[in-house]
Amino acid sequence: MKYSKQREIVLKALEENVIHPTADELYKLIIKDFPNIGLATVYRNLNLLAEKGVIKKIYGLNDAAHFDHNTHNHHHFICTKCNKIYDIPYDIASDIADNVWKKTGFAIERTELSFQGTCKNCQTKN
Amino acid sequence: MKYSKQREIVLKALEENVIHPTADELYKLIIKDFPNIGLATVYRNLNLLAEKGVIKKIYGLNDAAHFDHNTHNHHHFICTKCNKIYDIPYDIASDIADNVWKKTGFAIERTELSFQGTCKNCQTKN
DNA sequence: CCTTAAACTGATAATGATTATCATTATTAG
DNA sequence: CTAATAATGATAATCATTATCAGTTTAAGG
Repeated sequence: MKYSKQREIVLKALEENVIHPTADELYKLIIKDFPNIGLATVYRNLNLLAEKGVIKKIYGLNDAAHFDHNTHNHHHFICTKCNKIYDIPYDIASDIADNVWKKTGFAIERTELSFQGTCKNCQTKN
Repeated sequence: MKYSKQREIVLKALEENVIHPTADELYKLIIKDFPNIGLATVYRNLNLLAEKGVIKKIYGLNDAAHFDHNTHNHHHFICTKCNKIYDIPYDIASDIADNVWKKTGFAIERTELSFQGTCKNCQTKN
């Protein structure tokens, strides 16, 4: 991975953001200061940085992927109306829905807990 | 919601499937027996049935949405290589990653726990 | 058993997010 | 300074999904 000015810009823009922007949202913010950056570059660098573990890609609803500069263990609450993503502290995960309601006031309509990795089939195949 | 032959076909096809098919995968299975069904009809009915709680829509990776006829509380393991979705029993959720590894042999690379619903902003706006 | 409104269908166009392509430019090790 | 490699910006291509719309099916009331 070689240094690039654009990657630095993308990372900094994400770090300055409290919300969890999509690639396109971040692009629209960045072009205000750097009108020459390309949309594909923003996508490329966000995915690259997520691959390297510098940032985190959030797979929420199936519309657009969101990105998070906070790589520490924590959960997310996704509003099904406005699509905003809120942070949920990690230690809340024990009595899931009830606890979230009591501690945050978020009315949970759906809880998605999914694990991703390499299954046994694919582990042996490689 | 009115009865429709096509919806019955879609539901039955999903119920007969152990895998967690995408709309397109299910469509390709169904047209073998019912060549006249439309792709949009499969999408429509899967989303409608998921809305009504008859089946469950799985938001995993950000490619295509998967569907599950099992609406009981359980989790999923998504293989990042073959994209297959496996069931994980519900009572496993306490000591998340470690327990899954010990009980199933799945090597977890990413755990996604996300809650969806209506946030406070949107609750008051409506 | 009719009639009619509402729901549903299949075909296809449109949309929206993301990736692929490719000629050009920037970075970096020696 | 130079060559090899990675990165860029513009844009075309892809892929999943939704919107549209004219025609068909369903169901409830007379």
